Amino acid sequence: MNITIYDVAREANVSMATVSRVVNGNPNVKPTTRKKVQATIERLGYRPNAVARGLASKKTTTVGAIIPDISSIFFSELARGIEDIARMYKYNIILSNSDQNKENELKLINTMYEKQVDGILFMGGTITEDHINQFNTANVPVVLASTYDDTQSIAAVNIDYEAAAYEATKHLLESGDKHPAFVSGTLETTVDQYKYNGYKRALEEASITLNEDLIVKGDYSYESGLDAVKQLAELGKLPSAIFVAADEMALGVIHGVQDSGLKVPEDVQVFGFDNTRLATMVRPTLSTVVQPMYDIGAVAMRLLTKYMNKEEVTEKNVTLPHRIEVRDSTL
Amino acid sequence: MNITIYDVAREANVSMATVSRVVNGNPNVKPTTRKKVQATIERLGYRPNAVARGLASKKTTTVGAIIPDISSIFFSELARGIEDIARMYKYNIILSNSDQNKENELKLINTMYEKQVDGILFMGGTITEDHINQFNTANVPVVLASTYDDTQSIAAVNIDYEAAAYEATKHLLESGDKHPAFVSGTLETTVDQYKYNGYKRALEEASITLNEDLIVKGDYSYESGLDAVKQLAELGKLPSAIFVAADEMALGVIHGVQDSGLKVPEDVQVFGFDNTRLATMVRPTLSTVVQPMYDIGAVAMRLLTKYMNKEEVTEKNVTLPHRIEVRDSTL
DNA sequence: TTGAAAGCGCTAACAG
DNA sequence: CTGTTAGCGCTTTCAA
Repeated sequence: MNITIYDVAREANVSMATVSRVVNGNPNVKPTTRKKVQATIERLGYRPNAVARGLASKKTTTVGAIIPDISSIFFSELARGIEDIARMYKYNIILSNSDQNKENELKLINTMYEKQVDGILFMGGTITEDHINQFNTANVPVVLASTYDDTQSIAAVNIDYEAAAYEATKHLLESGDKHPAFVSGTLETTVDQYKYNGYKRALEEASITLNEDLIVKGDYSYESGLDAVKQLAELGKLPSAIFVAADEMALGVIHGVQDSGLKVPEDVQVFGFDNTRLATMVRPTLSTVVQPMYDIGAVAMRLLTKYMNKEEVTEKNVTLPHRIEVRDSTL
Repeated sequence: MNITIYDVAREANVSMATVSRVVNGNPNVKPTTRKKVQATIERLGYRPNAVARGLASKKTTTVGAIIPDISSIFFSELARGIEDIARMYKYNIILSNSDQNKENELKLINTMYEKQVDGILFMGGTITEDHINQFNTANVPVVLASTYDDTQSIAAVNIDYEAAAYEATKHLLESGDKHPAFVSGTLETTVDQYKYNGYKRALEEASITLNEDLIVKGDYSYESGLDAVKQLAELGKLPSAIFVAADEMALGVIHGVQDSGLKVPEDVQVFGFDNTRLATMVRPTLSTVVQPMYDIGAVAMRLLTKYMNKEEVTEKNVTLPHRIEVRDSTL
């Protein structure tokens, strides 16, 4: 049997209410009694039961984090930002992988609600009406991280993916390239679409007619970067510049190019996206879009705490700054 | 106000107990009543409150995972294994980063216990007596993953790090190398010590006198791999083979060697450890020790479920198989 | 500054 | 097969 608040109360000759007060730092306790209670808490090794507390107070100090894949170098960095800030505000994280599968996502949201989380941090591909409906089945704040809700009804923290992709493409264009290729993600997510739009805008602005052959779909993996190069090679000759929607995939592209006997950046320039740690773990080092993953997680969590505390939120949609980092994979 | 089991009972003209039974799949319910109850659950959108359930049943179906750093490519893979199996057994994971800081670890164990987790999955550097004492403040099963407890009192899932390091070193020796260097971790953790011991044993067995200058401490980061090469270069000439205690650090070593104008493996062979995805994301691809991170997490979680269900456990200390994967960074 | 008492929503005997 | 009834350990009025 565990020590309960009742045991402490009895041993300290006070009421449960008083023990509760000292445990929760309520100032309305005479210093003497506080001392006395603290001493017997210490002596008995009393540890408050958070579940009981949660039931009584309707607050669990736990937030749910739904993430596509924690083993991804991108999302694990985001998760770290989330957890650090959560800790700072005394929240714990229930972490679940969704694999960006809608059914999983919906189920996970439900599970989180059953567990009575005080808030949800959601990362995913696409926010559908079903998602929104599911979110609305409970009165719990939700913040999206690196994820868009087209209806703008849910708070979110992102960078401007369209602008970032535009700038990356433009950088390639300014180096004199005629028509950079684009290795995209699956294009099924909103973020993918934005990146694609940015790429297109840069080409349009330079009066370049889009060549669909130069757009290859990948799945963000290293392998798919390798594959993308093969696919582009089938056009007869590799394009002299390739913009890749994620760093890991970009490493695949770099190695694919090198494996085919060509040089980066002399023969083929490669531009990445995210600035994960991988970007400096390759030769030549990868020019890329700097996306502050950790900060996105941290800011999203901070925003969520504001909602959970019912603080006033001035900015529901936060756009964090990004920038271009030029390294050795481009001219 | 939320729908409670009481509301469902009233609307369905049954008792709370019956509703509880159908929610929990208890077979002692007449099919007709079950249907009726299920219908009104559906109609009212009733969602069981896991916190109340946890208080009443003393089971939360939640396990705590204490991990050094979720943003590490190694641990995030482990975490994925943990979560997948947890999901399979209907458990949720509370995930916290410890940064391998003892004080954090002890505090986190306490927090997990406050939250009434049904079990703990612990990953860390060193298990001290304080850890064991802390674990013993609650009657909750604990399993270590990729972490050793020298007293063998806690269940654990590992590979044989000593043997793995021995084999890796031996492989280098058999390629004709006189005295491979060793880039270790901080040597403060038990796993580090085992790797070191394996390295030493291979040298001893080959009657090679250990040269302390050829042992460089790193911190498992890419940067520290780069640094290690610099440090070794100060000896006048780089050794012709380097065994590195982790893949990410090994990439640093490879690039350090290449940046200095030498070739891998012709001038310097490099051997890694872990077989993270990074091993194939470098040129030349990295020869390394295959450690099944995902499986370690998965098996550890599975083991924990056995303890939580009070199933009989035959093997308290699980050693998963490892192997050597020879790629292009060695001759 | 303190205590009494009523729940929070559910499970788990126990009785029928 | 179903209902009654205690709690689970804590917070939170409300009174004193």
